[in-house]
Amino acid sequence: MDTPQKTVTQIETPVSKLKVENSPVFNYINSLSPITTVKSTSTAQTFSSLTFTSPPPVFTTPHVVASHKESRFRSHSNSSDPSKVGPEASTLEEEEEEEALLEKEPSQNLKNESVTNDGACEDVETDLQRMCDDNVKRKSDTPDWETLISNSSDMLIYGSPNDSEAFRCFLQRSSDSKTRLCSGGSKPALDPSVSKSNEPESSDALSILHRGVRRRCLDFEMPRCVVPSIGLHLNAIAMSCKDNNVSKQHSYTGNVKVGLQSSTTPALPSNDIVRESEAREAVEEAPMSLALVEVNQSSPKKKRRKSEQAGEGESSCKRCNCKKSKCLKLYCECFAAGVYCIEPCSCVDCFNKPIHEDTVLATRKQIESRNPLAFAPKVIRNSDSITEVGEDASKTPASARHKRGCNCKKSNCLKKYCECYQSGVGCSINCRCEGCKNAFGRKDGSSFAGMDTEQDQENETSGKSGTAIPLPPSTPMSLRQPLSQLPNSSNNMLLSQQSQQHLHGASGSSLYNNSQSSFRKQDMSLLSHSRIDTIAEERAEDIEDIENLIQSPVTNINAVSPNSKRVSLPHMESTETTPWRRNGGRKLLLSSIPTFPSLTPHH
DNA sequence: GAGTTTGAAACT
DNA sequence: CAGTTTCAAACTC
Repeated sequence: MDTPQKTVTQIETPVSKLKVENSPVFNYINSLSPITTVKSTSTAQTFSSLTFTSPPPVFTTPHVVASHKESRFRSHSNSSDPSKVGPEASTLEEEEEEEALLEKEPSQNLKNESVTNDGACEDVETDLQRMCDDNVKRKSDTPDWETLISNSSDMLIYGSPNDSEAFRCFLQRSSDSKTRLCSGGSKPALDPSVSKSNEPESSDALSILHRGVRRRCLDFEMPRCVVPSIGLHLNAIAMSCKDNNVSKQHSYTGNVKVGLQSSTTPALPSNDIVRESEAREAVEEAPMSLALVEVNQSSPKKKRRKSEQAGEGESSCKRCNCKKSKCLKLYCECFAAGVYCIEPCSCVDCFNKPIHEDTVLATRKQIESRNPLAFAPKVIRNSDSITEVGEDASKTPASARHKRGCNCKKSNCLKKYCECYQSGVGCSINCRCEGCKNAFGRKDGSSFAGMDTEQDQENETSGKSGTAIPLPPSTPMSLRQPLSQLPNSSNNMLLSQQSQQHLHGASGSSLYNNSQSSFRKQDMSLLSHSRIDTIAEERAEDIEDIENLIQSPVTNINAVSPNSKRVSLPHMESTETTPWRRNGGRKLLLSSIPTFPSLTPHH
């Protein structure tokens, strides 16, 4: 992974060729301002990368707004420098137009998003990534992870009820990462007066800020930094996506925090679960304090149903109802998700609480000793799915697969009993299911064949009373969204555009599932998260091992899937053959990884 | 809301 | 590794 320092080196090399820029003063300024630096870098190169990279299918989705927003930033990035040369100049006019639009659009776009209800998670990822990029490019500014975490509050903005203000706020911060005009923490957008007071007085000023953002989004040929939300914490991100369906205005705050806090930290402390819990409580409390108070007053089932009906699924509002497991086994959804049980849970004799931290951690260790990936996300999503399967991608979450596969006997993988179905992914060769009719993709791969199979599924499922089987998400966008949020029968149709990380991701994903998030580090984290509680010193070794695993030829077994359509390798001939892209396909191998000895902690 | 079904997790 | 039991979620009535 490219460290910020590395980036600095790359960037500054061409800069130093210029006379003026050799001066100490310039260098100093340069070191302070990533904007200036980037501006002077090999823009032509950057541009070529941007220009000739074919837009992913995502642009065809209804969520084009967000994508376009980003692409616009890219465009701006290139043209922000007056000294630009070549093709960049051609975009000047466009830039002017877009800039004008940009000044008006944020709220509008966000409004659209809130209406379509499908892009929120995507946006979070996109923004997250953008911030990651920013973070990388910001190099010496704040090269620590804390910055990224703090930046997460920026993302929250997009889910705030005050989107336009928030957007501006974000821009402000982007333009000046040091002064942090909107350093109001995680809820800058909630207080319009605050952001207004910091807001530039004219749209010109705002425009300048926009430029700041653009500049910092320049180097797209660089491997994008790891997008957080991995492993356990995929859940968090995925949650955020789901929560989004319900109450977008407040769900980001905590959820994103969870995802970032945990996954952006290279080495999680042993008591990470505590933080998760705190974050989670923040997630839970914020909404409740706002509006959802009634949740606490309902029965568990009601709660669950309510949340499901609201489209949350196994969201941050995940509540268990354990009676005998003490919430210390994987039966417990909370425990399995790596979070503490909280008040809304209806568990009995619950030990999955901060006061029993030791017990929880010990149990986790024990479980992990049995299965190192016990707490890893069950569904592995290939973030390359957007581009890798081309047209097929528009029909199914092709690359996402359940890690271990299901073992369904009677449900035909058509009910949420089936983990694959529940996660919104098709069954795979790993599944031992019988009579698989998974609407997201059958074990034999038949459901990916095309129309007739879809019709087939429709016929098969439509006859069943009470169980509305959703067709596989129909847009590529869904590939990027957490499919784990399974379509409830009540809102199946709405799901066609929703869902991510995904996860990818938890996500998971989540988050995680963004096509540009597949940096190897992510894979590493994905794997290593299963042992988050292991000693810190082991971590480095573990990660190394895992990295080796990932690099090992054995990992290519993911390409051996009988269903080549589903588990296709990344397009190596693609113009984007950056490492992070290649790694996208590796995620698929998780299913085989547990058998590798190197995953066991070194004792 | 109670009862049943289901399949993952845990156990032997 | 296979078979069985336990468990809690999903589902049905």
